Amino acid sequence: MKAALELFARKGYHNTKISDVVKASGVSQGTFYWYFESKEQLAIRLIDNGKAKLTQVIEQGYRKHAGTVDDMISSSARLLTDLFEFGHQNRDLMAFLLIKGQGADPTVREAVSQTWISFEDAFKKNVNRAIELEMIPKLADVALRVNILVSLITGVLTKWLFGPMQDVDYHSPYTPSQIAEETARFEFRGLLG
Amino acid sequence: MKAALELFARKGYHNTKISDVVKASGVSQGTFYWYFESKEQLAIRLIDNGKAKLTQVIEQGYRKHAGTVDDMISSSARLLTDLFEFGHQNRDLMAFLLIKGQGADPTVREAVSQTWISFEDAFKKNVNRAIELEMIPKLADVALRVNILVSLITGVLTKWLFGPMQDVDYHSPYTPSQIAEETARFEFRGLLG
Amino acid sequence: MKAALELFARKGYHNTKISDVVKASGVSQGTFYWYFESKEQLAIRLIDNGKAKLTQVIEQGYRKHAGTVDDMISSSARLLTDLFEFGHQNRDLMAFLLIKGQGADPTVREAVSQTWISFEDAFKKNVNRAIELEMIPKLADVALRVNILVSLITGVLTKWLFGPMQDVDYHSPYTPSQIAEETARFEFRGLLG
Amino acid sequence: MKAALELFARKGYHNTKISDVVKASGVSQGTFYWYFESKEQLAIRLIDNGKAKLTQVIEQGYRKHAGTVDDMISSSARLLTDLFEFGHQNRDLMAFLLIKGQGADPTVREAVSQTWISFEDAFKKNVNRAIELEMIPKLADVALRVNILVSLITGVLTKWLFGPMQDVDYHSPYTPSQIAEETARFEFRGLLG
DNA sequence: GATGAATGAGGCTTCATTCAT
DNA sequence: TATGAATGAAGCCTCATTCAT
Repeated sequence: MKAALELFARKGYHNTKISDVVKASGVSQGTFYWYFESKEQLAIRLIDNGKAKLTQVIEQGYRKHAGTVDDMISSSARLLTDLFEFGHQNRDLMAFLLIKGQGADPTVREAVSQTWISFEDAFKKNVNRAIELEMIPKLADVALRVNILVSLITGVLTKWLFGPMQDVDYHSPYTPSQIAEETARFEFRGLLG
Repeated sequence: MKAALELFARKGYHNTKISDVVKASGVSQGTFYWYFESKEQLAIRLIDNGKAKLTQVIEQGYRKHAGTVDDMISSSARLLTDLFEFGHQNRDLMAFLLIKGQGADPTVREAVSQTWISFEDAFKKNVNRAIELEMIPKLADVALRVNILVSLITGVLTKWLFGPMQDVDYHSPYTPSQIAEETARFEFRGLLG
Repeated sequence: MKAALELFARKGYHNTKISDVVKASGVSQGTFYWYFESKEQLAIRLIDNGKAKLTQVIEQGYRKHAGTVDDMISSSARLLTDLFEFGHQNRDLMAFLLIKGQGADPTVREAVSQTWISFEDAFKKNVNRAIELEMIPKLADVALRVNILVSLITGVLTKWLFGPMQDVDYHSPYTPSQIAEETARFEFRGLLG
Repeated sequence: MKAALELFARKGYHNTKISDVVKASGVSQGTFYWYFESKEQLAIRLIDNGKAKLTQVIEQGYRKHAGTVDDMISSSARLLTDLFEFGHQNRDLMAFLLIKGQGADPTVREAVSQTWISFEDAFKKNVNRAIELEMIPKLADVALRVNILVSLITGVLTKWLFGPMQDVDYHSPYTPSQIAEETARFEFRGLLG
């Protein structure tokens, strides 16, 4: 599993052969098919697994950090720090979800897309809750703002994790909290519009 | 090879067979290999072609719209409008560059990455010029800000063009100028941050 | 192994996986190989089993029904009725022996062929006995007549049991005795020829 | 094609590998897939081809031999002679249709069954025409009689062509016309009932 | 220049059989 | 005896590329 995810992340779905996966896992080709019904299902399990963990980060982050209006920016920054740290701990997963997944077959692509839809939904909940708590003002078009917000976040996350060359081994000079703070500034001001 | 680009955009690099390409182009398999030395080279030509046009948009936009400090936001918005409109006119190109390209082989992926590096460079020039002209204040870390800015822009562009399911046929309810203005608000305040 | 025979009958030898067989039998894969040394041997045991029962029908039928010349047709019809009833009670066996068995591997095919050779021998004995008893006249070429006779019987049996589409679940509109009588008419007149 | 049919006839569908077929045909594996979309389609083309030729024999035979009542038996015998000669000239086809075809996959099996349904239909037409011409009396149950008749004919054909061991290389001691005459005797008397 | 038939390496998957427990 | 995970040989098929015409 771990090995497979790393291969997908580095070489992409189509350039990862089942023979690569089993070699990296130290089992035989036949054994692979005892645990996974197909290459496609392997990818989907990997994705669904990751989706659960990723969504959890957003939701946990939210529950932990809800507070007064004054805490807003730092609260946002903390959530983003969590997210960026999660991304850093799960580079292979993020590389597959953010970059390589869309090169796969339709079923796999759909699973990737659904992951990001869940991600956006989780964020939308956060923003709506903040509005209810009057931490940020009522917005004319929440969906659009959240849309842009999530675009900003995934965009930054991708660049921070993988750099300009989309390299899985890239290491950004910025720490998670640095990038999170900087991003939160964009976010907060942008959200307040 | 419009047809090839469309196929790459819709089905991805590996799921596009050169037999599909020649069928869509109305030539024979043999003829294809007279014009292109390989599938890989076809993709790279397509990408390099697109890179030139894309960079031109940023540079033209910049030259056209530089002006007084007051014009800053609307100037930004106009550049983004140009960019979004270009993206809309060249959906297949953008789908390949933003989404599907990273699923291809290393050489092709590198060409895609280089495109976005050029894109970011062009933006960096714009921001530096704005600083020189004192349209925006000196920034502590231009590279980081521009990085985030470009992340924001490509993120929004992708979502606006292809929606949550990364669908080439998606059509956003927002016009280019609407989304550009909204994005510019994020951008400007973030940059000034 | 009722279950195995049913699978062989329905899906054929090669389309029956031993994993199917063990699933249908409620044992584990390993257990199967404790009882049977191979898939091939399973099939052969099934066939040999069936051969014994099938031959018995012919011989019993013969012994039971030998009688005076006047009884000849009805005696034949009774034997055929027995045979058709046996076939009906053992559809899976007959499907494997008559239809699916020849799609298997050489060793299995040979076992099937031997079954029908035994079958024909048993019939030949019947006819010779009838000649000895002067129930039917001396024939110029007993072997040929019996050959045709057996062809007729297996042909009718197959069609009656499995219909035009060779469907294991086919159910003929004719009763065993109806078809037996009709066949005996062909047989008797043909034999007397 | 020829080579493939021979392999199917001798080894059966599942024991004939595409690699065997291409070896026997002197082309590469890839070339096979230029001409046939799959192994299954190859078999089906072979079968449909054979069906056309086989049906033609019955229909030609019929047209050629229709005549007065007195010619009935010899007319039947001539048709059967044609059929047996055709079978002898096309042993591989007949082996696949009569014996090995039912060991294949469902789609292929269905094609085989359809062939014999066509065959029986062609015979039914012959019998009905003979009744119209008053060459044979009106029968109580034409379908049943024809059913038995066809069972008889395919049964004899199979045995004559391939012998007791279902061996493609078997050679019967009887000539086509000998076996045809003998069978016609069964047939005619049986039909007249 | 153009065609389309031919190639062959290599991928995914199946499944009878084995083996450690 | 019984289990079920593990194996690996081998099969079908794909597809980028080449080549004779």
